[in-house]
Amino acid sequence: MLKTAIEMDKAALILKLLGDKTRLTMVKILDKHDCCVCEFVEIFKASQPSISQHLRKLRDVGLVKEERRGQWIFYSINKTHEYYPFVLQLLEQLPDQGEKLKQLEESGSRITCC
Amino acid sequence: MLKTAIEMDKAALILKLLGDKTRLTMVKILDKHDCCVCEFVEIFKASQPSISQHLRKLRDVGLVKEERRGQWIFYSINKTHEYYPFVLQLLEQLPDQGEKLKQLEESGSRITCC
DNA sequence: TGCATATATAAGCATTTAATTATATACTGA
DNA sequence: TCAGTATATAATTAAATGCTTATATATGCA
Repeated sequence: MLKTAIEMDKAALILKLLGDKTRLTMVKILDKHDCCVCEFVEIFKASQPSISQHLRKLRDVGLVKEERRGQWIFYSINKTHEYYPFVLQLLEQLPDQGEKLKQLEESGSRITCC
Repeated sequence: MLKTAIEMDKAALILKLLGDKTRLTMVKILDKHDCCVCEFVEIFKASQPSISQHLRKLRDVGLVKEERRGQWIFYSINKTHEYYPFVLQLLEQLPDQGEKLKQLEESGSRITCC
C-alpha cells in the first residue's frame, strides 16, 4: 500500500469538516455501519434538511458515499478516499458510538431493508 | 499512564481549532520547536494581530502555553494537555515543517534569545 | 526618561457557517 | 394514479469566524 503524503491544506480542510460534533459522530458511526438519513435524524434529534446538509459536506469532499436502497438512501464511508487512513487513525481514538444504534434498534427505528 | 476517555464534543472542538491551515501548521511547528509571535508573523506572512489571535485560540483551550523571554513571548505546546496524545497522533501524520524554520534562519529572522 | 520593538486586545466589517422554512424529486404501496 | 414517506436543495437568517485598523501595555536600550 502506497502511503500518500498528506498536504497541510487538505488536512486542515478535513479537520475543519470533522470539527463539528454532528459530522464527527456521523463519520465515527459510518465507519462501522452504513446508515440512512432518517436514522441520523433520529440519532441526532435534528431536522432532516440539517442532516442532509451535513452529509452533503462530507460527500462533497468524498469522505462518504451514498447509495439508494429502495426508499432510502444509505451513506457509507469511502474507504478508498486518499485521506481515509488519516481519518481512520483519528476515529480510532474516539469512543465507540454503537450504543446510539442500539438505542435506535430498541426504539424500532433502525432501518434494515435490502 | 492513565488513558483518559476522549469525549466527542471536546474532540470536535479540538478538530475545529486545528481545522485551520495556519493554526494546524503552528501546532505542528510548536510540537518540535518553541516559537515567538514575530517568527510566526514572518513564516505565515500574516499580520501580527492575526497571528496573536490564532495563538490566543490555541491558548484558550490550553493546547499551547506562553512564556516571556525578555522582549519576546515564546509559545510552546502544552504536552500535559488532556488531549495532547490525541493531537500528537494527528500531527505525526502531517509533513514535517522544519523547512519553514530553516528558511527563517537563512533569512536571519530566527529569534534565539535566552 | 524617551523611543523602538514585541505583543495583546478591542472594535468594526466581510465572509462563512449552520439552522430553519419552503419546495421539489423519487420511490412505495394501495 | 394517488397518498405517504424519504430525501435533496434553495432561500433566508442568525451566529460565528477571521481579518483589518487602532490602540494599549511591556520590555530593552540609548
